[in-house]
Amino acid sequence: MQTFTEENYLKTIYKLSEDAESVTTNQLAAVLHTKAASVTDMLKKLSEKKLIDYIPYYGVTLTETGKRIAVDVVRRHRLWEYFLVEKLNFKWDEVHEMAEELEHISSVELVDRLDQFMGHPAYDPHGDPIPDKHGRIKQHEFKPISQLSVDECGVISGVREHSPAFLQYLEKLNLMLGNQIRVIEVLVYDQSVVLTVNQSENKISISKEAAKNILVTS
Amino acid sequence: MQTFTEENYLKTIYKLSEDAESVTTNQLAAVLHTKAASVTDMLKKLSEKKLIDYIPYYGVTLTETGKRIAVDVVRRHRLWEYFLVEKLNFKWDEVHEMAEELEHISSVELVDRLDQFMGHPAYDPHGDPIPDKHGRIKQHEFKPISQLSVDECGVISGVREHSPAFLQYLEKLNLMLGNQIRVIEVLVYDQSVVLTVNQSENKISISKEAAKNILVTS
DNA sequence: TAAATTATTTAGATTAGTCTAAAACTTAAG
DNA sequence: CTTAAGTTTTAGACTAATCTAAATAATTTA
Ligand SMILES: [Mn+2]
Ligand SMILES: [Mn+2]
Ligand SMILES: [Mn+2]
Ligand SMILES: [Mn+2]
Repeated sequence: MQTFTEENYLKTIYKLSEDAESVTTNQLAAVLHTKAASVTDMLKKLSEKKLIDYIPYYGVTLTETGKRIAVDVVRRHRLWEYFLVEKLNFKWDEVHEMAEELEHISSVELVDRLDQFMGHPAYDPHGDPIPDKHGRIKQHEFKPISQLSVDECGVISGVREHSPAFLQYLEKLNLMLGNQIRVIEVLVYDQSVVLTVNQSENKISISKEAAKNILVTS
Repeated sequence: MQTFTEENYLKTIYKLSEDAESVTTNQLAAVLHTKAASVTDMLKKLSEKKLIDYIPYYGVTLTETGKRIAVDVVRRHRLWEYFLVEKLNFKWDEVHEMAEELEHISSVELVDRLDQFMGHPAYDPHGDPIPDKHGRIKQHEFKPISQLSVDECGVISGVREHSPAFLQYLEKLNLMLGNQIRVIEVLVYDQSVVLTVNQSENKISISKEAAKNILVTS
């Protein structure tokens, strides 16, 4: 059994591991809004419990056990987000903080029933895959809009940035999950992208940064 | 903002206050599965925060602020229990422990939406009233079966004991909420009660203790 | 009403998680 | 290869919640 805090560390190590081989103390301190010294203490503890492999000064990776726990936390987080949006009608920019609390509710049976109640959803409101009860994850082949060429189309299927501000911005531009976009032009000087949504004539322009953070499938 | 632990103390003081004017240190220690010394420490802290009126050696009562917080915790507990039974199809003896965790999820908006999603239920799966968002509580005029005379009828509307064992026992005898019972006989030597359920010819017998813990309305 | 019993509080420790400041280590530059 | 800069760990302290044992207050009993 893990504490609330241990689960948050494991989840964060898991997410940071997607970008890099191993995760550093400072990275964790930044994401978890804590100090490097506190992180070191926790890493020792998680290492004692065999949930991570920790080499002082060199970083940390999850053990199989640690990874399984992390994936379960992610599963709960995403299932609750789906619930909040689909059943309680919250908007996609409103659910993250609530899910940060709900993900630590421990009952396995509760999560399974919730999953069943909602018909075993495969993706959360931000397009992130929901691991199944065995920890298996279905991986999309996502591509950021920034990698599309002119005239290429794609269906918006995920986001790389989850801040309410960014999500609200997307909503305002009608860049919501499931909508089809077509790249009209990529400006040379700043790589901003001009595109249309759902065959509309209305052209919208988004920055290179935004284009990197919107994921499409073809 | 209160911690998980503070909320549990306030809720317990609130519940124990229904039976007695003021609540003692040992009562709290027993219900919260902790030691009297720990209770004293927490009472000092809650008193500092003006959530309780605490007279050392003489006991404790809730302030208006403390009571409001306690009622909100109770509201969340009962709403989640209702959700678990009505939406996720748990049985009434399975939901208490999960609700003990869920009741501490802090979002007010979440609870209000949940309430709305379920159509503002008035009673939880055990017949206990669910306070509304303003802290108002609709009070039944309940009566234990032990107070009925021979031939009197009543509709089962609540229970005074919430242990899974007791709830499962009631289920086995078909003594569920909403069912009508009629008292056939009260045995003189041990005050056990013989009764019928929903006009059935089948007579069942329950102990005096059980009869005290089943509440009916007429 | 004095003694015995019971209830409650105080004293002093412990554990989880956190912090600041200082020391130790790694890496990058010159 | 040595120094400077940046990163990480260690040392020591703090808070919240808990505990055991001892002291004290309240209540019951004789
Ligand atoms: Mn989220
Ligand atoms: Mn999400
Ligand atoms: Mn309950
Ligand atoms: Mn209940």
